[in-house]
Amino acid sequence: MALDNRKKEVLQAIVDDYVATCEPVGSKALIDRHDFMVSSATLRNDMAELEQMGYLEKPHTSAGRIPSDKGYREYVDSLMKVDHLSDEEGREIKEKLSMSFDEIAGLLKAASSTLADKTGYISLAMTPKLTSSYLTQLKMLMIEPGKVLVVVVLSAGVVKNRMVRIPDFLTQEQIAQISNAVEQGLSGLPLSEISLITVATAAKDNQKVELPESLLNQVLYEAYTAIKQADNLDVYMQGKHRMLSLPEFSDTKKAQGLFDTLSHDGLVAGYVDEVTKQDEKKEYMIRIGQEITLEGLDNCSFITTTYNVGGKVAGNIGVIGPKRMEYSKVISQINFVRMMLDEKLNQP
Amino acid sequence: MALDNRKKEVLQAIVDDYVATCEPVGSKALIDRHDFMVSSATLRNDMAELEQMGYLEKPHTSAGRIPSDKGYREYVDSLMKVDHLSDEEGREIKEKLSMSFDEIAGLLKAASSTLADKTGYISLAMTPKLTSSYLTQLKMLMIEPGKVLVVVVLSAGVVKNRMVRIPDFLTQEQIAQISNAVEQGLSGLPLSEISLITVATAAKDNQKVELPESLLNQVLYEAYTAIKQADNLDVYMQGKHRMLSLPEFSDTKKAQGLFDTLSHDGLVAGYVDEVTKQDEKKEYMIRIGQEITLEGLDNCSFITTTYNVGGKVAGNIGVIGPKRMEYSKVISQINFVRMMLDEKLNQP
DNA sequence: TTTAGCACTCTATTCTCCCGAGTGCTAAAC
DNA sequence: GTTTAGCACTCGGGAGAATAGAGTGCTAAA
Repeated sequence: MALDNRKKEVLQAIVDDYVATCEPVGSKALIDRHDFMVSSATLRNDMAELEQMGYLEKPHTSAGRIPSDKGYREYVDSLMKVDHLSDEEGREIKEKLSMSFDEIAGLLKAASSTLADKTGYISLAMTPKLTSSYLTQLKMLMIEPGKVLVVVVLSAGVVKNRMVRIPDFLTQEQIAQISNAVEQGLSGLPLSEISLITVATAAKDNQKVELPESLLNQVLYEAYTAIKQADNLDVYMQGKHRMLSLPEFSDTKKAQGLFDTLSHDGLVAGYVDEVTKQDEKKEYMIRIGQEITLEGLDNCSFITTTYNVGGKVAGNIGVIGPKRMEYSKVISQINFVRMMLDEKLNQP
Repeated sequence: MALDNRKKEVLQAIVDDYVATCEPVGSKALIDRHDFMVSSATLRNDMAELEQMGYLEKPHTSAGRIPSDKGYREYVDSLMKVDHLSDEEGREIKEKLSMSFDEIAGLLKAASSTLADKTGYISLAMTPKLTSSYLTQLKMLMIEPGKVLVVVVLSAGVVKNRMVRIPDFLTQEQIAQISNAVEQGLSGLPLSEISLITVATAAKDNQKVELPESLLNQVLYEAYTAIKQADNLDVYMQGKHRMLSLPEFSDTKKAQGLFDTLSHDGLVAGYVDEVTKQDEKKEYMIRIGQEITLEGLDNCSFITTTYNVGGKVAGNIGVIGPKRMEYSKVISQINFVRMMLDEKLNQP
């Protein structure tokens, strides 16, 4: 049984109203706020049918209706009109992002804070998935005798440093030679193919200075762990505190469940990854309420999208808010931020 | 009127009980849980006096007493015994910190997460105050034509990178020469004395390649902003979500006020700075309830301490918890973490 | 100075009652 | 067949009222 036109309008109106007020919507209120050319009784019949079909639910007998997960799903899939961002808002976002520098971490931080501010919900930004990226540079800078800073630059534009200790009689020149050798041998190689052995081979093939084997190995080991560590995903999340002012989280237990889960970056990152795989090729991914397999997020909706670096490697940005979210607004915002990121990260 | 011995014991017992239960403590309960050799009526008299002196307060007439800010203050200043960390716990903390590398950002992140885990409250770790630190290294690495990574290393061990754009016909060699020139000219100079002018002079004095003035200036400007940006304070804060499970924050409004303030890193950092100045030379600083001038923290206590880098530059770590905090435990934990940081940051 | 005894106070809980918004159903109207 | 008016019914939530119980402060005696 398909939805006829009026039922669609009714569902849409109920979602809109509920999003605005967070109160169950009754047939009377619906008539008052919208220009349906029928009576409340007719709407009641429609609402009863919508409920039977699973699009609406009742908190209790004598309350109005609220959208079910399925109702929201129908809404985002075919009812809502994604509006364009106002020029004003676009300009503001642009401005906030352009203040940030081009290093990817800084950009993501800025993107996350912009999204949190603009949507009023929780924002998320993750560094690109690095499995398919490769090493472009490896530098070792002697900070003081015995202390070396390893700077790893990956093709995705990710930069990581790690301070390591080495025997303190090694000179800057020796260190530089080793790192140059490793860089030459490894640059262009996918991270997944870099192992302690490839590092060692690279060094020994390209190296000119003579160093005792064990000493060399020690330095190489540090270089290797630095490279491996650059593989870690960074997750930027902001705006959590704003959820507390929403009525759906006025019960501390609910907020606690949400925050507990969100405090585990890895869980969230993993979930985003999963969703991205499922909805490959979509412009944006939406998960609503129970569809989200993370604990404590069953009152939330999760919108994510993918940005690209160099046309290949991709990371995600997203927004977590209440199910009762201003979907079309958030979608247009998140899309705009993604466009800006793509632009900045793929500048010639 | 000074506190006689029994009154001290009573106050101490009340703080202990209240910390444990978060329920107002009555004379009967006090007798039950502690070995006072007097009757409840006697304690009632003592409690009435303690209240008059401002150490205790009553939520309402027929409830027990809870410690006032002044009561907690007396408790931490002279009543509580700071217990030593168990070997077990010390070992655990050591282990968590030793897994982290030696770069200061990583260490602080680890310190903050350790403190949050161990105390169960909110932890805080801030990078060293950099005004008195100086530049030790400046490297510019060409990532691709037109894109250069500027790595700034400061004496406090702080490392920052910034990606900048330059005209894309400049070569790695030219860039390296410029950055070497700047580094030579500026290393050892306090950050506060570095300006666009000193950068330019340094470059021109030490530089060997010839470059058109305007081109050179463009590169120098980027180097300068990268150096200046390294000056930013980083704040690591963890464990906020745990506060929601405490009865004092079961009211969402309270939690909201707290989180709103904590979401402004700068505010918190500024306050820590202020407290540190006030209590200079103390091993740790405590601020209780209304003593804290940050909005929304009037139900909290704030314990901070100072770690050192190179005997001079100092940063802070701290814990924010409910007034009803296990002071002695937290103090011993925070002190231990500080010791570990000092040790790691000042290793020869 | 301490203690026992007791009247008093105040909160938190529970129960009941009642209002009103909203529903579903029926029967009539279109 | 669809829409509408009318009406009885349901249920949550708020307002009192009653009650229990923990704790106090005071008085008078030890």
